Parts: sequence; structure tokens; C-alpha cells
Amino acid sequence: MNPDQIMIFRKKLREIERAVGLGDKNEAVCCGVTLAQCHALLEIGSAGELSIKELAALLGLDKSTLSRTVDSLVEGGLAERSPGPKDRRFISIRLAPKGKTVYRRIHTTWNRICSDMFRRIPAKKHALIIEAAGLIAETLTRCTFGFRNSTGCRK
Amino acid sequence: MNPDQIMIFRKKLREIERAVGLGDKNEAVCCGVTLAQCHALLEIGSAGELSIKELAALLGLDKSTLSRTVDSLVEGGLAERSPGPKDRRFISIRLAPKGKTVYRRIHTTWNRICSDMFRRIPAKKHALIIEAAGLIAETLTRCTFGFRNSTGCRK
DNA sequence: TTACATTAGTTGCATATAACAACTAATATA
DNA sequence: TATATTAGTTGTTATATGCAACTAATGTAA
Repeated sequence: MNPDQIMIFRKKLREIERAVGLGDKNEAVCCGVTLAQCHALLEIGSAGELSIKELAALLGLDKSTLSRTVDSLVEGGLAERSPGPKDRRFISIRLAPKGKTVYRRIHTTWNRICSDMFRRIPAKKHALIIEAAGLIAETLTRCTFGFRNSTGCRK
Repeated sequence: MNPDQIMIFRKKLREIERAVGLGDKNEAVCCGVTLAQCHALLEIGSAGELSIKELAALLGLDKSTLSRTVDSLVEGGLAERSPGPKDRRFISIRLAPKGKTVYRRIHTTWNRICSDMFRRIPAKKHALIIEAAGLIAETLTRCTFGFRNSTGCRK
């Protein structure tokens, strides 16, 4: 692959990252939650029910960070903690009704943004975009996955 | 566009965001700079020379935040401040030699990551990916751009 | 069964990130 | 010249995050 094309691709990647970040930030602000809360809320809603450890792993953050983020969600009435029924070390986290409302709202808005996006692009290109997004997501994740849970540094 | 396909696309988008974030974070840690410093450093290196205001606009952050980030880059010997030659209100920021080294290293690593990515994907798909990345970046940016410099809320 | 190891979660502490408001210095304009 | 505007800095505050030390619960081995 031509180095120039790689540079162009990376530039596009950064633009996508920026655009997604802007959308996330906006949704978080609009729903009265912070970005960290928003990301945790989406993962909890998607999983239905999970532990702090699982949540931390999904987001690639420390369990202490998530412990506190969940604190704030619970205080805000968005999530609920309940002791694990079998193993009492585990705590089961799920969305409270208010959290589910915010969860749905974030998805609705993001669906609207993406629908807008597809409407601006000729229909014949849609399949191409879906396929490319899948290829990029899957392959890029594998190419950076080694960094997960480590700095990836070869010191 | 089919709602199911939009959900799939959004999932891919989040995976891409996560992968890019992981790569950024790793690069920053490896080069001994923080994420905020890393982003500022890339913009300064790319522009060659710019002001605090321009830098803040490029990153979508407050000028006070960038004033402090540049402080830390200067303290670390990565960037240099020089008074604007014509208008002394403007301060010209550019990379110091050490900053250029880090800048090149970050680009080299990201180019390697993306090369790896393309190597894992059949050559006949490469053009498709470049085209789709361009379409997504350009169109998605327009669909979220309204949020820039505002919460985008209709309260 | 008891002692030790492991695991999940919480808390203390340090640092990074970021916005807003108030301020200073320089420049532009009426 | 007096006032307004602009770029940048600093004070203050809030959020975000990781590491280390800790507690409580569970598993394991002597």
C-alpha cells in the first residue's frame, strides 16, 4: 500500500474519531450525564447486567475508575447496584428506569445522525460503507489490541 | 437505510473509535507524553507554526486549556514559544527538535499500524476502504459539526 | 478445618484534563 | 486619545483516571 494513501487514510480516521467524539459529547451533555457516565451507561444498557470488573474490561479502564463512575450513576438514579446472588463478591449493575430512558435517547439521536449521514450519500455506496466499516473495525482492533491492558511499549 | 444496518454501522464506528483511542494512548505513553500533549503535538507538527487560539480551534478546546498544555510541552523541551513577529498579541508555537522526534515517532508507528491493517485485507478491497473512509469522515463531520462550540442542545 | 491465596470491589492519593471567569498586554477603531 | 477588541494567562472548580492499599468473600491446600 502506497505511503501517501496510508497518510490520507489516517487523516480520515482522525476526522472520524473527532466527529464521533463530538456526537458523543453532545449527547452526554444533552442528557445531563458526563462522557464517562455516558460510556458506562451504554455498556450497562447493552449488557443488561454486569459487574464492575466486566464493565472496566469493556471500557479498557481501571476497576476503581468504574467503581466511582457507577457511584455517580447510582446517585443520579440512572443505575442500580445489587449484590451478586451467588457470589457476594460480585455486584450486579443494571440500568434504573431513568437510565433506560437516557440509554434510548442516546441511541435514538445517534441513529438519527447516522441516518442523516447515509441520506447524504448515494444509496449505491451504502453497502460499500458498511463493508468497509466492518473491515476497518475488525482489522484495526486486531492491530491495536496488543496495547490493551498494557502500554504496549517495548522499553 | 435499514435501521438494523444503521445499528451495525454504529457498532463498527464505536469499535473504530476504541481502536484509534487505544493506539493514541499507547503512542502517547510510549513517547512519555500525555494524551493531551500528544494531540497538541500532532497539530503543532502538522501546522509547522501556529497560535494558541488556532491550536484550541483545531482541537475544539478552550484556549486556557491549550495555554497550559503548551506550558507543559515547553517545560518538557518539546515545543517552543516565540513572540509573534508582527502582532505581539500572538505567540508563535512550534516544535523543538525533541518534539519533532516524538512527532515522527508517532507517525511512524501509526503508519505501521495502518500498513499492518491493509496487509490483512485483500488488496482489491483497499480502494473501497479509502473511498468509504473519506465518505464517512466528510459526511459524519457535517452531521455532527453543528455541535461544535456548543452543546447542540435544543433545551 | 484452618491457614493462605485469590478475587471483586472500595477508598486514599496524586495527576491530568477541561471549562469559565477575571485579568493583562497589545492592537484596532471611533 | 479614549474605547473596544483580541490573544494569552491565571485562579478556581469539576471531572477523569490510575496505582496502591485496603476489606470482604471465596477458593485451595496442608
